[in-house]
Amino acid sequence: MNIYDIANRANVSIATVSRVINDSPKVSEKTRKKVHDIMEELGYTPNVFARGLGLNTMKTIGILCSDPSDIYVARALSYFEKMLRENGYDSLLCCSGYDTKNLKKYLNILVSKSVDAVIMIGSKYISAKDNKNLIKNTAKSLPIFLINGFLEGENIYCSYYDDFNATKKSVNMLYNTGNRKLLFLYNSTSQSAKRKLDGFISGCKELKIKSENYATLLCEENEIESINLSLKKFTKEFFFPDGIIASDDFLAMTALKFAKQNKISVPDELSIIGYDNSIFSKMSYPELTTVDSRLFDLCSRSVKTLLEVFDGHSPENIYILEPSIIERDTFKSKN
Amino acid sequence: MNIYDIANRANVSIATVSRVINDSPKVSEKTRKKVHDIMEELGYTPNVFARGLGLNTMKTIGILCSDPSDIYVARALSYFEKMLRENGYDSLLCCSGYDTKNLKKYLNILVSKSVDAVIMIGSKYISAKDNKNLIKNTAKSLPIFLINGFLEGENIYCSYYDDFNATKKSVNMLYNTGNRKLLFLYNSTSQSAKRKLDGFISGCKELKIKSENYATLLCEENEIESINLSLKKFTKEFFFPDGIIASDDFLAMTALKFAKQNKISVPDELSIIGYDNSIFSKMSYPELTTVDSRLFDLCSRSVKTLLEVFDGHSPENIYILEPSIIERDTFKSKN
DNA sequence: CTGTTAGCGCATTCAT
DNA sequence: ATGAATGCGCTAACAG
Repeated sequence: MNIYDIANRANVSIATVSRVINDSPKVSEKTRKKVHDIMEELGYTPNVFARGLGLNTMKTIGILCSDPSDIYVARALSYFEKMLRENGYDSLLCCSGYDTKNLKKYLNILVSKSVDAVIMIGSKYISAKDNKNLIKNTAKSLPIFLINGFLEGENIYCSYYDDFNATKKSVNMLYNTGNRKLLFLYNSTSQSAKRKLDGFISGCKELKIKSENYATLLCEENEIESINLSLKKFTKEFFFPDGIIASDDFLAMTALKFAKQNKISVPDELSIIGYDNSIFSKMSYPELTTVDSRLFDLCSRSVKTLLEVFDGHSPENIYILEPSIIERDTFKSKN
Repeated sequence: MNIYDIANRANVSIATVSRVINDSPKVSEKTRKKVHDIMEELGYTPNVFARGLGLNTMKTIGILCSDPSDIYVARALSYFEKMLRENGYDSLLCCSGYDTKNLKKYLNILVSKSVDAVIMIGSKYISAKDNKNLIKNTAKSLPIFLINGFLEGENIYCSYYDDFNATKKSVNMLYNTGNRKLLFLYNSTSQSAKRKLDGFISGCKELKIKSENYATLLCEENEIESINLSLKKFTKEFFFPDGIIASDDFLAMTALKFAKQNKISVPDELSIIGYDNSIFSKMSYPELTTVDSRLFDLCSRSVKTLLEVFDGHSPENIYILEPSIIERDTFKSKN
């Protein structure tokens, strides 16, 4: 069934039917109703391909992410799909996995599908220089939205948190309440992780903490056993911290588990601060003190920007959010 | 740039270019190379809309789910996207939220986008009778794959676990090791939850457990505080269980937290068995004994079936998996 | 092996 | 306010 069938039944031309479909004002109320009724009766749906062919858009946004089973990505995905659909856009999902070398391949897939824009969740992609140029080039053909990543360029829109400052705040909070041996736990070399790392080091330096009393530990394999092993090794070779700052709640929770296994009481002997205010932070016992990364705000702001771009406006390219610390039960003053 | 431009530059007809694009064998090696080189040089990508218009397919699968921020859904989504892409299919994501009344709306969206098939993650949709007919009707225009749900019908393919049996096994395991006061904790009235519920009750009855010594508790609001409150109320009004079987790991973990808050030692005084073998089960301390619902197997089997359907074969409509219990640390014999 | 041509279903101009 | 005609870019049937 196509537009011709409807036109025949309604004794009008396909142009009129098309006008009805697209809510054109140049149709008499009477004709509009007649056509509408027949479309309803026959259960007619316009063919998206034909429409796409003419308009060269299918109102679809490509969402590029590493892996939706990561809870941070999953949450962002959930927000985006919902908000985009509310505005008439579909979401085409494209998962690259954790290897950032294939960015070109996945970006090409999305471009070749003629999506109207690409939203990239996660800052890991941007690290390599090749990828930076790749993104800039791709942005020539469609707008690109970076979630939690920074890259300057025409038609590129970024939004991210001030992770540097947030982590620095955490350091201060721990130090000012008497914690003296600090460990920063992180799991990737993404932009975001780097900002946190820098914030941690900068915070420690500003407080003039001696270098033997703070340390950073990279746990690249994001698995509980492997993280446990790293912690075991670290505490044996260096020191047992009384304050841990983690780059996400999963790490924080794993650290908490490690502490329990070693009969270290949290928060009495060890304070832990997570990051993201994810579901993990509320499931754990004791509940995690954590940085609220305001993911919803980040996503909704990005969608707003996207709609503005489509409306022909020129919104700001960069948007930075200020996170705040949520105090729960894994933090306690040692004073 | 279109197929004509390439044809001109290569001094061939558009038909030949089309053949090259589609890897037709009826092209001489020489011509193929010439055309390929020119496409490469000009960075030509075929227009998906035009192709879709002719073939009436865009090699896209619609994935319908409640909410990708649910970890079970997220994991399934991750598996599907990956396997589908490996076979040349894109994934169009469509999230309905937890209200199953809007199924029609979301199914319509997917159908109107001319997806090649719909994969429905979760059995919640199927409960209402209206929805059953809706699905059967929709299956007239494209194949539908039900993940963890059962519905008989032409062009409908289901795969799910034998939750009934798995839960029964859990009951037996608890009873046979001396646990005498059993509680089943569940959070929805989905098909899957019902199968578990039935398995629990059937297990208790077969063991001739007195009715005052087993109970079921529905926690509809899937939030920690609300579950805690339900547990508090239940234990006050009825009994404190020494064995809890939960319909998913989140509930199990919440029960564990509740026990800790009440100074009940797990597994000494209370055994807990979760469901799904999710990341939660390994994050918790002690780690959860849980039913492995073999989600990966379920998903990969479904994709296999999907590909068979597209190949014109007629695979079985129903596939049932047998789950197994993974013993970890929240279960201990009381003998 | 290669070229010609007829659709695929819709939006859109240009008439009327 | 409505209709006729054209083009969007590609695939496939047919002809050579």
